[in-house]
Amino acid sequence: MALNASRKPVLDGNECDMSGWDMGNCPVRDVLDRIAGKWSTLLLGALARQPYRFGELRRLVPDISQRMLTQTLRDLQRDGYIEREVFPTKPPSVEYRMTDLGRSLFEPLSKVLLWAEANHPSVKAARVKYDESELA
Amino acid sequence: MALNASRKPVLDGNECDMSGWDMGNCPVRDVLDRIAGKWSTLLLGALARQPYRFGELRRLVPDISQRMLTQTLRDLQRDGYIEREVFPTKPPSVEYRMTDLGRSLFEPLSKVLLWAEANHPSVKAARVKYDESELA
DNA sequence: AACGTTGGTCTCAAAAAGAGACTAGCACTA
DNA sequence: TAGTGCTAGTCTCTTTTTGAGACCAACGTT
Repeated sequence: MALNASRKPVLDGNECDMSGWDMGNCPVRDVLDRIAGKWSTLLLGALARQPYRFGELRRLVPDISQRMLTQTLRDLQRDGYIEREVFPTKPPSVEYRMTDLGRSLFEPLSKVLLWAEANHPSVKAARVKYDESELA
Repeated sequence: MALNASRKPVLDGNECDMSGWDMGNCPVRDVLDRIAGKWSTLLLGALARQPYRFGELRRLVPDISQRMLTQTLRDLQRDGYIEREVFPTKPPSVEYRMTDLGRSLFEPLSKVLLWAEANHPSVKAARVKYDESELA
């Protein structure tokens, strides 16, 4: 069992300890599994800017299927991040807007999005390097 | 086309603007689609604490299949967040540890994890409320 | 009368994920 | 010496998730 002893903690401890988390059944997973989807963050990012209607979102995110758009919006609504309002126009229109809870979530989440934007080159470079070494 | 005029921006603008993002093909999606998986954040959270070996990670995250553990670790390695080292022990052992890029990502990401932990009750409450209203 | 627009649902095919058997080489044990 | 377990995976099969696209009803426009 005695492995190599180079097991110094990566974080300082004041950052985010996370020890004592039951990986198998923890609240973090319960929350994160919902917003971890391919489309969730994208839709949250859009609705963080302003409210949008169903069709507008579909045009805004061109390669999402109506099926997944409906489903993701419902999931986000169920978890309380967005709310849905129907307007009795001639063909009824539906508007989605962010809730306070959603805005509260998007505050830290947007930091990750900004990180992704800033560090995209590093990630791409890492991929190239990995693929080259695998090619051998 | 003239929709309801209640379109005030949700964020102040100094927070995270995100306008001008091409939703269809943007670097943010390219990066995020990889770490958005069900297991990625979990493994990053574990490896942020300390290096782990394959079997240790499997025991740490009890309900991940070996198949997905292998695959997720390789994806994280390919994007440069973790690195893999093989030790020539009798049965060869493999250690995974976080890179500087991974630590850099985990800094904002951990904030989201902390948010999830803190706001789990609100999310659960929202779900109950939604399910009750749907039941009607 | 034909067509577009609204926000979806339904069905079927494709992709992804989960479950579990299987591998090889060495150590320990009976 | 044969049996068992450990290592880090891979392979196959089944189930779940996702994607593509047709379809809906009512109204407005052409």
